[in-house]
Amino acid sequence: MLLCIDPTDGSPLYTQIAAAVRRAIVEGEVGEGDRLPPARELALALEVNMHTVLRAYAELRDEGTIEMRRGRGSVVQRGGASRAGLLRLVGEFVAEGRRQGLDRKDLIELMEQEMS
Amino acid sequence: MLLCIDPTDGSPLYTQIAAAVRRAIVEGEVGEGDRLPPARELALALEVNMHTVLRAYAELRDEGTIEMRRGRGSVVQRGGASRAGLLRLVGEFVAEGRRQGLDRKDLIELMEQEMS
DNA sequence: ACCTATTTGTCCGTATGTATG
DNA sequence: CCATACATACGGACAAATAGG
Repeated sequence: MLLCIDPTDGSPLYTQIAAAVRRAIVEGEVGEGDRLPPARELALALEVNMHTVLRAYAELRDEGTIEMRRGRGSVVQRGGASRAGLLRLVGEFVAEGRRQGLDRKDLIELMEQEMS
Repeated sequence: MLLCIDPTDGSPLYTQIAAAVRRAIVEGEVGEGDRLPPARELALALEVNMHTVLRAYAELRDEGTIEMRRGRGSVVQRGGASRAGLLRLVGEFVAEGRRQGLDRKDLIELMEQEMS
């Protein structure tokens, strides 16, 4: 699993890490049931603190993409790839909308229109 | 401008054409202010009916991406690239959500959560 | 079945920058 | 301008799960 993050990017490190892991899951670099690298190990490779990686993992756990158990590691949930894919898309959409100065109401309206 | 459509794809041809044009605008193959190919010409190249192309163009006009004027052709609006980019993202998000069996409420909730 | 060492996430706090009043 | 609050990132100690002897 090859992850790229950019410390000068503006967005928080843990957000970038979560997004990078989502991408890796979507692309199939790690399959459902597979273990993610331990937080300490990934932190070492990315040159960030373990807790920063852990926070990214926690985000993925809260959204249902992975499961975390101490001593056992973090594994991709069943259906995690689909979930990660969807989360990635909504993230890109909202980010681009924000960049263009649209607010919540505008984005919801766009979506409603797209669904009709 | 190079467009690819697939008659066996399931989604309507005019939707595919609109998406392909959006992509071309986003990638910069046609810039803001540039003219799109006349509907007749594009229809010939894609081997579809002229009205199918026109329906795609109308969709782009309704969403504010292009402007259509009789006799003058269809030109990409100022800000059309941004708009097309956003529309493409929301389209992908909604399509993937649908594919996973989520309904309107689920998608809005996902979006709200992403924005908080 | 027992003990121990290792692995790995969890919980405590701290520092720093950034927005808010 | 100052104080306060909040978010981000870091550090150390802790506890559950696992593996080996």
